[in-house]
Amino acid sequence: MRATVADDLLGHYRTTARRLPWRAPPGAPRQDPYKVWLSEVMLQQTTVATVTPRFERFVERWPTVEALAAAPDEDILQEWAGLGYYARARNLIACARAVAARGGFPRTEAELRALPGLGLYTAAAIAAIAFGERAVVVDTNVARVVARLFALPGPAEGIREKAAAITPDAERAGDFAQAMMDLGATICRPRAPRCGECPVSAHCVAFALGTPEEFPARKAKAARPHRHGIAWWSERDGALWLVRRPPTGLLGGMAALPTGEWTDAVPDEARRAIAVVRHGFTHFSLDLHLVEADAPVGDGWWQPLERIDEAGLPTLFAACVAAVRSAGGLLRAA
DNA sequence: TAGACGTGGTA
DNA sequence: TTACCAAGTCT
Repeated sequence: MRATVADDLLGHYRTTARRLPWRAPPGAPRQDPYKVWLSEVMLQQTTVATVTPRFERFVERWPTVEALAAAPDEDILQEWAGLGYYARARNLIACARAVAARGGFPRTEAELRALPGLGLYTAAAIAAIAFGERAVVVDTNVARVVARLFALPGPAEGIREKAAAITPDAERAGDFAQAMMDLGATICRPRAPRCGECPVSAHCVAFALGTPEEFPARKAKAARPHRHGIAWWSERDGALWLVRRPPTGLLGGMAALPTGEWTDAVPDEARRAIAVVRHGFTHFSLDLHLVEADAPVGDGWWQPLERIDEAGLPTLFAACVAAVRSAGGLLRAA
């Protein structure tokens, strides 16, 4: 009988290095659902290199979901600062408390899917990897591998159905998911795939066609506008005035400098800027003009500048502090 | 359903 | 420097 995609892929996977160092080896007993959940949420749209040290710090500080659920919001948001997509951190808090309240993680994909921050991908990944369910795990890696294996024009048509068709039994579903993602990240890459090293090239229609890179079709990206904004710099006795941003929206719930609206035109106050920070978001780029304020703006607190790293500033505002520092401005007591 | 939602690394 | 991309989710 002809070997399946899963047979060939898992045969290869047992002999190669895994990308997630904290995961148990193939065929190992079930993994800690807390660690699978935490790392999968962190890995949403975020690279393994970025996540690895952050994941280790989180687990060290909060070894169980009960410990995380008991932590103050601000501590968790501070630990998340710099990781981006802060709705994940807000959902992480809500999810941890829901799980602790019900006495542990649910064990099925359907129940996991109902928890905050767990979408189609993450619920399936936890069900397969932590609980040995035959869940169909489709992330961007798997979608690309499947699109090439079956030469699907994509980006979406038929991917899930084909992924379901090649997903093996429950016993191997978790290893298969991780092997597919590792394959997509290291061999079946978006550009310049290494088909010569691919354990499933014999199954691959796109490889047979000689045009693997054509699959899946890319979709056009919307243009990214450029905006301007003011951030207020207020300093007193070696402390900087910070506020907490509204709970939803951009950088929601995070510590920040007080800001105004983002606008297309350069605001008048920008003429008094002591520094300008240029920052790129997913859907727009921003010039943030730092202006000294005579009095504190909004409800907030004085954060001692020697402990500014404890505030948990997102990268945008950490860059503001660095910009003023390098401009030799203010920061008299730092 | 398409846009909102961060950040850092690579080519 | 710009463009693309990363173990997606929510509305």
